[in-house]
Parts: sequence; structure tokens; C-alpha cells
Amino acid sequence: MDRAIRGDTRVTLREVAEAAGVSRSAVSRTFTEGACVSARTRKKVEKAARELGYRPNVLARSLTTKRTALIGLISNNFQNPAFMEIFDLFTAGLQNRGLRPLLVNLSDDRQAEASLEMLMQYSVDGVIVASSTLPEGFSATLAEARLPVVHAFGKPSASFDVNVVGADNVHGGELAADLLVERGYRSIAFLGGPKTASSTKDRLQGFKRRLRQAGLKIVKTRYAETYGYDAGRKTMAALLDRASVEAVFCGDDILCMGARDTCRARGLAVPGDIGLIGFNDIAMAGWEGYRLTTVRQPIHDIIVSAVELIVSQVEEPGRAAEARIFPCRMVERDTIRPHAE
Amino acid sequence: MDRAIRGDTRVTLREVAEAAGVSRSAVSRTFTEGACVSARTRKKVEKAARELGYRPNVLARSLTTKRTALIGLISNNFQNPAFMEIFDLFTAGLQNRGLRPLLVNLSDDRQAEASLEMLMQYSVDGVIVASSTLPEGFSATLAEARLPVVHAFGKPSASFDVNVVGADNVHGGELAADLLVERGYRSIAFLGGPKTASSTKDRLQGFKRRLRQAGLKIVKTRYAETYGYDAGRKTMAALLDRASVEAVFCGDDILCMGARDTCRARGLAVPGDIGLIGFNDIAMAGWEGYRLTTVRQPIHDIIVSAVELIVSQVEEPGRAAEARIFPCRMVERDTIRPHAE
DNA sequence: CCGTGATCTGCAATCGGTTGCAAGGCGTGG
DNA sequence: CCACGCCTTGCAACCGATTGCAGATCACGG
Repeated sequence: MDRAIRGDTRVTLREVAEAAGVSRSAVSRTFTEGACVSARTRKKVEKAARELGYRPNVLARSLTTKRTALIGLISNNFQNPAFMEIFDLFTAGLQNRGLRPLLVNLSDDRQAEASLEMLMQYSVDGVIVASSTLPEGFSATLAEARLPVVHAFGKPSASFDVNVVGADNVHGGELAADLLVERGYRSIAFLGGPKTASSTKDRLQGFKRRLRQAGLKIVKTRYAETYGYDAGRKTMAALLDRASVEAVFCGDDILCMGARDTCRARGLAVPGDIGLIGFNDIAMAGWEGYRLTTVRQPIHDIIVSAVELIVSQVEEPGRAAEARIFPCRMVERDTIRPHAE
Repeated sequence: MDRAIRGDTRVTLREVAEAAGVSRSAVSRTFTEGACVSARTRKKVEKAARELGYRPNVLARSLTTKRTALIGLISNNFQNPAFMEIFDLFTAGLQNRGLRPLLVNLSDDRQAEASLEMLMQYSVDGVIVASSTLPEGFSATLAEARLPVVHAFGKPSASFDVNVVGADNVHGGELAADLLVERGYRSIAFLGGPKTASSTKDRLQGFKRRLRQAGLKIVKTRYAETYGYDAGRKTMAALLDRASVEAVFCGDDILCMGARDTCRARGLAVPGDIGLIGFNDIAMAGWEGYRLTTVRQPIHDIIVSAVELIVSQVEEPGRAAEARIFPCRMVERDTIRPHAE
């Protein structure tokens, strides 16, 4: 058990080969799946490897195999607690498949192209973008690079074909509208996430359409600058200052929690004075202090599907791009008034 | 601008060399800092590289340079929203230094050693462990491997020397005790995180010591099984069932929020009927629905320092291990009663 | 005892870069 | 005009692995 990490340099194939008295190829083959090695040499090699503490160098291997098992995981939502769960599921899912997430924090869209370049330099096998909008400049770089990409929580786009896995946000908006209509709310507002996000647009679209069908119009629409609690509070305050509304559909739970607290601070009862609907159903939405009625996005399904998709894209390059859209459903808690008796 | 990504294979050094009519070394040198190349060849090479869309392969390069710029980032706290901020800061900090975080989700301690092995196979330059306790089995593997490691949010240990950057948890516990004593609370409980976590132990230690100095004793101590909201709720419920207390010091904000909501659910006013103190001062602690009085851990400083430390460890291997401990401070909000007049 | 085919093994080239070393080009001063 | 030294450049070896190919080994039936 004298793992000879004597110098500071790692044990290599060559040393194992010498110790085992075989060629380097033999060693390589004992460590590659499905290569033919006799039981005798295999045993010798394994013994030597064990004694020396040999660990194959994946990066060197990747030079010839063209596979690194690295997957770029890009997101710009490091402020939104909803993404804690998302990261958890993504990393666990990738690891289970033997893949390694190389994390990119894209706080600034201008670094977007540079990040992709970086990931290509690291020869990632694929990229997962976890963000409602594809960062500016990705489309161009992506088209050029032959790189499997899955856009999670995105929306299918006609302009360029990239794999997308996401929720049916339009449908989610409709669910919200239906509930408000059913409960007899009349003057209704929309408090969205960043205006440019496709998710915001889609949610609004479904919401607006369904209200119109019920003969209603949105009284006021305001967008938060970021997906954050403070942004939710401010935007809600501004909204309340400019219009009197009975209910607000928020494009995100964090925003909704901010909105909820603006009500709290102003002494407005929820749902007595004002009704609120969130989006996502993050863990905190169920907390006693909030208990948001919210549109649930099937995060789990989306992520499992995204991982599956990137895997098949990597294994079968040139596969046609795919879009997978999952339905949302309404989770009712305590921020919308119950049925009138 | 005819970036010839014709086949599916990336452009290599050799092709650039041919296009530019120079040797491969020349190309390599124009892309390595501080190598001597004449302005003329440099220009030729850069032109060719641009036209072909050449991107050096960092992994191939790493074979000879022994540097990958990859840093393993290990954590097992993917449930705790507090870690969203931590990931944000770590990834941003590493990126700013030109390092790439390779993320490991260590939900299960048994994978700990395997994860380290994996990281070594990927030739990471260093490892940051973001967790209050070092996973079981790390010490052995670490000792064997010559791998720079920084344990963030950890506690210095006498048994094996590894770099640690963390908060002074003992001191944090003292702050909590001091505040409770000052406000005249007498029957006091402790609601800790997982019992094995060193952070829990330290916070309790400081807390207990200071209470004793004031002639008080902890009425009841209970530990949550995880750092989670539900765990906080349950543990608080169990605690209230078994003892009547005036104030509870919670070892973590998430636990404290759960505890807060158990009070809410039972109709106990905070701080009227019961006082609460949290730990960490995560963003949500300031939210209107909670407004926790809590011990602030200087997360930002800790992370900046951890990144700095890993960088210097990488650049100067064999450097002696270091421990950097930052002080905590009390952030007072609304869960502890004010001074008696 | 030998031919045959299947199974192992090692050689050497390759993956995409880096780098020590020596040769080549150049300008300059004697 | 030649010797000298400096700045560039290319050759070739190397980083740590994989893999096609050809030769070696082996068991086995004839």
C-alpha cells in the first residue's frame, strides 16, 4: 500500500507499464471498456496500478477520444433562489450520467460570446443554457460552432434551431387568467419579469388573451428589472401608486413575494384587499409567511429532459434540434380569494 | 471572414501554421504570453488564425504546462438558499481570476472520495470545498494527493492541515448570547443545524459559554437533521412541545425562518411571545415576512479570501496551510424584543 | 507434429499543443 | 569585408494517453 506519490508529479501510464512489465498499450487497454486483454496481464496491470496509485488522465485521453464528458452549464440567474433547486437537479442529473458540469456565471450578457469561446477551448461535449432568454450573440456563435446545445427554460424559436426544453408559459398565463376570472376579479394587473425575457412575454400573452376572452382588460402592466425580491417590492409599489387593482399576476414567485411584502408593508390584506398569483412554485412559495397561489412549472421534468437531450445530442451529433414543452398547473394556496358562496 | 469550419473537426495549430506559412512553434508562440515572435510573423499568424477561426485547445496545452485553470467546487448544500449567493460569488470570483469552476454536487458523503478522484483525473489545479464540515474520507485522500485545497466555511483543525477560510462561529454564538442576556431573556433554547457540523458545535459553544457567564443555562437543545425550512419547522415544533422558552437561538437562518413559521402557525407572536435569533443574514432574512434578527457571517469576505487563497496555493505549491477567520456581527431586526425602557 | 484461426501484445503514429536547442538571418562595429 | 552577438525561427522531443496494424502466442483439431 505504498502509493508512491513521491515527487510531486502524478503517476503515468508509462510507469505502470514498466512496473507491470508490459507495454503502455496493455495498460491503456486494461483501463478502456471492451478492449481485449488477457486475464493474466490485466491482473498484473491492476496490481501495479493499485500499488502506484495510478489514475488515468482524462484530459490526455480526451485528445484522442474527442470526448471530455464536460458539459458547460451557463446561467445568469444566480440571484434567484429558484435556481438553487435547478442547479441541484442539473448537477445531480449530469453526474449520474457521468458528466461534469463546468459552471459559467453569466451575470453580464456582454461576456456571452466570450464564455462560449471559453467553453469551446475546454472542449466541452455540450452546453446547457439555463435561462429564459438566450443571451445576445449566442445565436451567431452557436451556428458557427458544431456544439450540442440545449436551452433549458427557453422558448422554441423559429429563427435558428437549437434544442429547447421548457414550460408552456403561454398556457401558464392562461391558467392564471382563468383562476382570476373564476374568482370574480375585475381590475387586474400584470407584474412581469424583465421585459425582454421570452418567458415574460409568453406568460403575458396567454394571460392577456384569456382575459380578453372573458371580456376583461389588463388595467396596468409593469416590468421588474431583475428577478429579485427588491425588484418585486419596488415594482409592486409603483404599480399600486398608479392604479387601483384587485389582483396582480406576477411573472415569478420571487417578484410575487416582493409584491406580497409591499402589501404587507402598506397594510393591505392578501387576499382580502388584493389577490396575488406567482409563477414557478419554488419551495419558498409554500412557506407559512407567504403561501402563494402560483403556477407550477415542472422544473424536475424539464431538467431531466434537458439532461437526456444533451446526452443524446452528444452521442448522435447532427441530430435534428428538438423542442420539448411541458404543461404547467395551478397550485392554490392563500393569496387568491376562495370561491364566493 | 470565411471561417472554414467545413468538416466537423476543429481548426488546429498545424492548419494555421500551414495557412500562415510558418512552423507550428511560431503559431504556438504567438499565442503564448511573453514568447518572442517578430511582429511580421505574429501578424501573419494572427491573420491566418482569424480567417480559420482558430481557438487553441486548452486541454492539450495543459498536458505540457501542467495547468488547467480548472478549480473543483464541491458542496453538499444545494438545498440551502444561502448557497445561491455563495455560488454566485464563487463563480464570479473564480472567473475574474481566469479560473473555471468544475462543480461537484456532493449530496451523499459516500461519494466524497470518488469525487476527489474524479477531480484529480480532470487535473484540476485546486479544490474549494464549500461546506461547514469536510466530508468524511477527505482527510485521507487529501493527504495523499498533492492538491491545493481550501475549505470555505470550515473550521481550522489540528489533526490535519488544510487551508480554511471561515467565520468565527464561537464568537457568533457569543454575540447571540449577549443580546439575549441584555434583553432580559431568561429561559433560552438552542436550535442547531446538523449535530455533526463543526459550525453548529462552535456556535453552541460560544453561546453556552456566554450564557453561563451571565448565570444562565440553556433550557433545551435540539438539532435539525438538515439545513432546511421544513427541518426548522419540525424541530421548532418539537422543541416547543417539550419546553416553554422565551427565546431560541437558531444555528441557521433557514432553520430560523422555519421556526418563525412554526410560531406563526401556532399563533405565537414574535417577538412578543417568543424571541428568535438566526445565523448568516441571508438575503431572505431581511424580507418583510420575517425580518430576522440574526448573526451576520461575512460571506463576501470569506469567499474573496478563499479564492485569493486557492490562487496563491496554486501558484506557490507547498505553501504552508493557512487559516483565515472573520468576525461576525449582529444584525438587529424584529425578532428580538427591544430594550426595556 | 503441423496448419489454422482466434486471441493477445507491442510498435509506432497520432491527438493538439509546448519548449529546449541549435541553426539561420540580421545589423553593427572594428 | 569579416567577425560578433542578438533576435527569430524551425526541428524534434515530449506531455499522457489511444488505436490500427502486424506479428506473436496459444489451443486445438486433423
